[in-house]
Amino acid sequence: MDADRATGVALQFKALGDPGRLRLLSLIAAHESGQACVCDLTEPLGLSQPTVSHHLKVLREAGLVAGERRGTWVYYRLIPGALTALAATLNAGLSSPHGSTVPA
Amino acid sequence: MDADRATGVALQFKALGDPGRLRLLSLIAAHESGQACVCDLTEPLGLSQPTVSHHLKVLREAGLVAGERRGTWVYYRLIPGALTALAATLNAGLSSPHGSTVPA
DNA sequence: ACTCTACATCGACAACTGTCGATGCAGCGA
DNA sequence: TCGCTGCATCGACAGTTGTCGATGTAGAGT
Repeated sequence: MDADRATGVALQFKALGDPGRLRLLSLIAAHESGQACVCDLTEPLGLSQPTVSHHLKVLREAGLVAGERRGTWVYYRLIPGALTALAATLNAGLSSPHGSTVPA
Repeated sequence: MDADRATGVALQFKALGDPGRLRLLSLIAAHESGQACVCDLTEPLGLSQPTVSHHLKVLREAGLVAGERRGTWVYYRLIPGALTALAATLNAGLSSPHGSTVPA
């Protein structure tokens, strides 16, 4: 794995390297229809709303989630291939890329 | 995913969240017989020896690599199921564990 | 015993990160 | 227009992280 690709992939793993963000992803994935607004996520995490918003920004910039405004609420959902692409990288022994890794 | 498990998994992902450590794992995996001593890793990474040693320690404490002293050298190798276990967690949508995640 | 090499640890430092309260902004309803 | 709610951003702060040079430690060879 070359340095450039390592930097991009590391950015995504770093986004996964926080318990709050992992639970955030887990909560979104477990939600019905695969999306959740921020107000659904703040309480079960036990973190303040600004902190949750910050974590969601990190996940967004890593290309792991996407948010869509619908009225007053912003609904977040997982980006389909992102997690499985990372999983494929792990299973490949961190060698070479197969396709795009949806960096950001 | 509960908070305890999130903390453990996050620790492993955090270990993967650095370009140097990713390249380190990649270099070890690519080495013949799957092991490499530190002196083989320092130069291709472009980092100082203490820094490489520090990164290896992080990877060790995350349960991703193991080092074995053989004479003057210390040979590092990937821990067999560690990366694939993480990959399985990603593919499961970060929901529930299947087996042990080999935390540390 | 001495020295050399390979690796780990220490001490220090700048940079980054997670967290929160306060504030700003956008959309909705009265 | 006014106020309310949901979310993002700001400013600040403590804690963590990546990095290096200097130093310590362990094994091998002379």
